[in-house]
Amino acid sequence: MAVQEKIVIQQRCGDCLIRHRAVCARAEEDELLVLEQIKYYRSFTAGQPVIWSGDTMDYVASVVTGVASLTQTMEDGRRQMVGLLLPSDFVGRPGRGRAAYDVTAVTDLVLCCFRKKPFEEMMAKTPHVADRLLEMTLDELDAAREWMLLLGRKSAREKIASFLAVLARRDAVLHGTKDMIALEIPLTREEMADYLGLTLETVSRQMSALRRDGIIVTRGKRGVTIPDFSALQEVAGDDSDGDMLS
Amino acid sequence: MAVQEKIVIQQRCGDCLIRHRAVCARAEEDELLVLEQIKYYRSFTAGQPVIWSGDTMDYVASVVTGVASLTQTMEDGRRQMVGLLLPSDFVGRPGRGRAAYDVTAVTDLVLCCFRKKPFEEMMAKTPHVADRLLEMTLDELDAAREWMLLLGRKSAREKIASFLAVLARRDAVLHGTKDMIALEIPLTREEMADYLGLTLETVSRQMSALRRDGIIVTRGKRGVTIPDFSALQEVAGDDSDGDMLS
DNA sequence: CGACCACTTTGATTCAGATCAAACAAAAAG
DNA sequence: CTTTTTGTTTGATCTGAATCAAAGTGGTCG
Repeated sequence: MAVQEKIVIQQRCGDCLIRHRAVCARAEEDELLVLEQIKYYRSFTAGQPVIWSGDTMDYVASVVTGVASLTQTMEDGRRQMVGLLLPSDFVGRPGRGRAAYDVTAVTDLVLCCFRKKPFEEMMAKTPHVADRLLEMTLDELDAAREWMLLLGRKSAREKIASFLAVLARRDAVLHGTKDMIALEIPLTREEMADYLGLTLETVSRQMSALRRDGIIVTRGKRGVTIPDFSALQEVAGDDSDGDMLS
Repeated sequence: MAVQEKIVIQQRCGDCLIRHRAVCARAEEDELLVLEQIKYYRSFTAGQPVIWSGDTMDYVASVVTGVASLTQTMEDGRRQMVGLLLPSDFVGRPGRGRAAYDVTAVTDLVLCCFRKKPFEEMMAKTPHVADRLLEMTLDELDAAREWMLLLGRKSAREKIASFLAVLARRDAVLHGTKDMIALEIPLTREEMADYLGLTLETVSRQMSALRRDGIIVTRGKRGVTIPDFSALQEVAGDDSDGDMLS
């Protein structure tokens, strides 16, 4: 199957779905005009590589739709996913010419790419983009550290429950209600294993165990319903009160 | 033994040891004058807590001398260190009122603290501090992701070797030479275990095994000499060529 | 100097998750 | 409609690190 990458043109940043969450969230009208000049869309089909670690990268980007993964690979093939990129998340690092990780389209994916040079010039001239990027990077750092606790100290069962809780929390923001959350896992069992520091067999077994215990209900391979979110949190070993740090 | 915290006064940022690496690295003379107005030093003795997760924090800080740890703790007591803070590293998050992690003085420690409110005002007014903070945060994020690979996929032996290689690389920068690196581990076996996602017994066993295999030579509990750095890297499972990403 | 305390090492055993292996399910290809 | 292919589940066994337990080391303080 020939995997075809498409270049899509879109002009109006003002109507963009991720306008208020992405790196451009705080850009003024005149800054948006500059961004519109230097941006272009790229689409990828599920499974397609976006870039390999070490490749030169002459753009940075925002995820518009779909999910991408950041993965590190050791010489002998062991893999660890170090980030899941969702709509509005940022790809690449200003001031660096090469990719530090493998980036892969996990689902069909659309990126809003900015040519690196002019993007960096804009960052130097006005603070709004750099400010937002700092905020997003600090959030990513917190997420990475939460994941370090998961990888270093949680059991397989807790890891799976934590992962599902993260997905559920995100979907709850989108759908409002807190009970009877239904979601679609965007990853295969193998990708979940790479994210959670497990093998795919262990992931499968623990999913089955959570189903047996009534913590989750499954529909097909990817559909999951959570009848009681607090029960899931309990299994995840999370600090019960998921209070916001302001 | 009464643990005494001292407040030390120092005025001249220009002479500061970490002047060129810390968050103030790119501050202009006039910005330094502002920082001098809002800063104060605090000293901690080894083992003393700096702040607990959830506590209100009305300052941010740079590590001047010594080593501090960032640690996450689960209700049942499982602990994961999520960062080691060395001189010039930054503590706290602008725009957030509460600490997200336990911060502890691992060795005797001196912090250069900035009152949060005026620090944030300075960040809003001039770009140099915010720019440097973004750069440092991106570096921290890369380090966190390297650690995710270690925690998720490396064996106990590889974890220990990787940890020693990180320490050695840092000391090599300070001491120049690349062979016959001698270093002092700033952590106890238990703290190493918390950092590496292991138990203290496993840390001890693997240290003994590396000594038996001639990869390291130990002096007392904390002294380590590395006769052949590339052999250590081999054991660490690191990508052989530790090339810099520019 | 000797007792105590904090930390480290080593040994014996257990167990959670990895590995090896085989079916099973559903979608895509022929 | 059958055959592949790709992903998933389940079973049997193995193993690396955790756990439980006991000495060993060295520094500090009375």
